[in-house]
Amino acid sequence: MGIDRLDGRLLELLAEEPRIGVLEASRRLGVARGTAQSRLDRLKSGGVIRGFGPDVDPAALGYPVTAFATLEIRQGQGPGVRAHLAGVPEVLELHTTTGSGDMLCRLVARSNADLQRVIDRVVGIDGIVRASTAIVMENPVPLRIVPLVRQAAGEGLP
Amino acid sequence: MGIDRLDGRLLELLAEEPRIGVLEASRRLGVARGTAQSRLDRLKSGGVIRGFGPDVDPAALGYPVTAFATLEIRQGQGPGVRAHLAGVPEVLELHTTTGSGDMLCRLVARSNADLQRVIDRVVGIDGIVRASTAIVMENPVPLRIVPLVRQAAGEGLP
DNA sequence: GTTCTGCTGGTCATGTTGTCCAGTGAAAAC
DNA sequence: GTTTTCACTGGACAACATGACCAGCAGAAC
Repeated sequence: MGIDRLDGRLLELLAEEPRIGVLEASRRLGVARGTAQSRLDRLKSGGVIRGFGPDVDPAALGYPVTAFATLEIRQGQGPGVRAHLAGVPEVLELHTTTGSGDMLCRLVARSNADLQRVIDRVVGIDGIVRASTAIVMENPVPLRIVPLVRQAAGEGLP
Repeated sequence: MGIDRLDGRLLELLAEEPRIGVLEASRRLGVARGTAQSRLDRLKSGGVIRGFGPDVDPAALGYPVTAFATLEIRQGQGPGVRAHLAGVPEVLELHTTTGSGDMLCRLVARSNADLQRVIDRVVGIDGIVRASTAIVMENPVPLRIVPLVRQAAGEGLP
């Protein structure tokens, strides 16, 4: 579904100050509350907004180390590996990607030493042929959506 | 900061049904509202909960293609490249990683064809020596936090 | 010209929030 | 062993936000 400038501004507002709620958002956007309400409903039912889950910081939970692991999978072992990785709490995210049947996963750990334990657990299944890990040092651009929303909303400008 | 089982269950509840609010959460947890309130305040001020931003689906915005690009950076060009990538809306996330001064970024695009445009824009700066891209096909484990929360909360069990 | 569609500005009952408070129990400090 | 400290309970309160309405109005589409 496409979004217009009003949707875009609403999303920006909610992204920057999630606490404000529909009423305050409508005030800031200069529209009636019903309008903001129906726009928000449309964004939710249209799947643009999946939800308002809490944004949890793994570092504050005691897992300050993040890493990305690229996994090479043996032919046909994909499903087993997926299930295995889904069972590891430190695997925050898993993608299958183009290339030689590869997967990319995001890991966290309590320390660099602990990362070894996590990796051992990750690769502790037969289907994985090879794993290469890159430890994250800095995160100059944390996961963000506003610039994309702005671009999506501003296409078809006058 | 550490979290105990009550914090953990509170986080789980909020992660699974963000709409419920403090009052309903306290009811389900079987504790007084004040308790849930103060736990939530502590989690927020302790940085465990960064916020409650809307979870926006890039696909629903018209960007169904996700890719990860590994970038090799020329010595000393890091800051310039960071700034360049921060200016590209389709770059949702950027990490600097161990390895030969590399970076890893998450990209989205309108189509596989459009991805070419995005990549051209990403690598359209001098500091990048080489880029290799992996297109995401499936996402068996979407970004998740509950299993980790459960583990963090359950350490020191009786 | 008529029909749609979306926005406005308004109402209403209901539920939630933030912020208090005094009382209680249990663990920690002395 | 006694005192202090702390977190939780259960209750209260005013202020506010929410979801659900509605009639009226404007511009766009037909």
